[in-house]
Amino acid sequence: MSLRFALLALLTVEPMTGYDLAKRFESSVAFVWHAPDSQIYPELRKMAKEGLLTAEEIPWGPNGKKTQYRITIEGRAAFKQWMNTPLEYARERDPVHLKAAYLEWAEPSMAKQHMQAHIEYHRMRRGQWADMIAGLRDGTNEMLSKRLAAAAPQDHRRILEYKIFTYQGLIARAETEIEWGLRGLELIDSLSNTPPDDQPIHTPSSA
Amino acid sequence: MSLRFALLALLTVEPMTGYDLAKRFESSVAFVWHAPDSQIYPELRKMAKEGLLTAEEIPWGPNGKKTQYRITIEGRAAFKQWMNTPLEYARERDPVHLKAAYLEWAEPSMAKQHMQAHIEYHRMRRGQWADMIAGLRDGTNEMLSKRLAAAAPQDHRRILEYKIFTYQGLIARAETEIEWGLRGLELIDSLSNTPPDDQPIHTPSSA
DNA sequence: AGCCACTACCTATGTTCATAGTTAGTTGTC
DNA sequence: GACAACTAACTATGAACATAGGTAGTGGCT
Repeated sequence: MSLRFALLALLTVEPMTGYDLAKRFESSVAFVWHAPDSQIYPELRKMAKEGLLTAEEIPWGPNGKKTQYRITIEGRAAFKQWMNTPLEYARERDPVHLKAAYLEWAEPSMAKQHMQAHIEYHRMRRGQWADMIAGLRDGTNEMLSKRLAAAAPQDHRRILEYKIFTYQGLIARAETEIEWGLRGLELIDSLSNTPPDDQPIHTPSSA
Repeated sequence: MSLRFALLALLTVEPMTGYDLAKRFESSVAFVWHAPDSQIYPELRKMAKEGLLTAEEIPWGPNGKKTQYRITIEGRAAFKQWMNTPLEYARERDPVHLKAAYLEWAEPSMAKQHMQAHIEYHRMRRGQWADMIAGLRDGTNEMLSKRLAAAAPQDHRRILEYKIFTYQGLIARAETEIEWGLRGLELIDSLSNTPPDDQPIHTPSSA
């Protein structure tokens, strides 16, 4: 249900083709939202039929053409309305923590590998998001520049700050995951290094 | 794909009916994994056909009967194998941060409501998970007691510690979200209280 | 005896999403 | 002019999941 609003969000900047949008969902916006083109094209047609977008065939080279989608006033209204609607939180479904809960079933070396992969994954994301913030701050981010150019000056600060705030939240989340992963590595070591015999249960007095 | 392993994880404790499993996915385990019964029953039949489980019809009252599923050796092997396989991380799809990035489109009062809801949601979860840890620690948790009773004594510590570790990670995550939400509230206030006129863009020197 | 909450199980429908293709035109280059 | 890389768009299939129903038996209470 959120895909269409992610599309609307991008189309508030400028009209785009399905291909343009798909590319953004693969690269720049990919670390916040992802969607394959096979989902995007049908959704755009549906949204055009509902009046949220207008589709315009524009020429492309001598024989080709492409469809550019432009957000309508109704589209903007729908986006605004979604922005003013509280979202219901999806039920939990978390493979990482499901696995972590039963780590006693994995080989200690494999358990450590899980944690290592978790740490690396979130370090990578933290880096990506830090780059995003840098791009927002130094004016390198194209989408932001275009968005600001089309917005009233008194809104510029809001627009920038909320985007930075979003990525800061994602960085904070990644850092929590990294710390948890590091604690996991220590735990696995402490549980496999010590001989199991003299490990009393539920008695924190020894150690 | 993970549903069957969540089911196997629960069935390593004791044989259960589909109804039992569905109940657990609605209550005790619900804050880590959720699945509706309409998904569970077909999956159990599929798993039985694949040899991961055996289905046993047991009487229930004078005329009734119920199907109890028991994990097989192959089922245990499959679970162990999954536990020793690195999991691939799903592509990002995060409605909360999608919304946060475009908060300039929402009324300030609504933006604050979003953040408030986020904070409350994660406070609730933090509480639930803290209760889970308490239950694990004081022996109140039935599933854990049964699991320990069926396990070798030298494994008891691992089994307990990994479960606590998992919930600690979820608590840490919730706390990060709460902090982010609180910072969001402050940000919204600071952006709507100050007059927009004397708010220069990209010049951190004034302030 | 009637009623209700619960246990147990099943089915149908629609959406979202991943995966993996296909077709066709464009642009640049060797 | 052959080729590759890219742009543009579409289709098919199946898994996962949400939602919303239905049927039937049980146990307990009044």
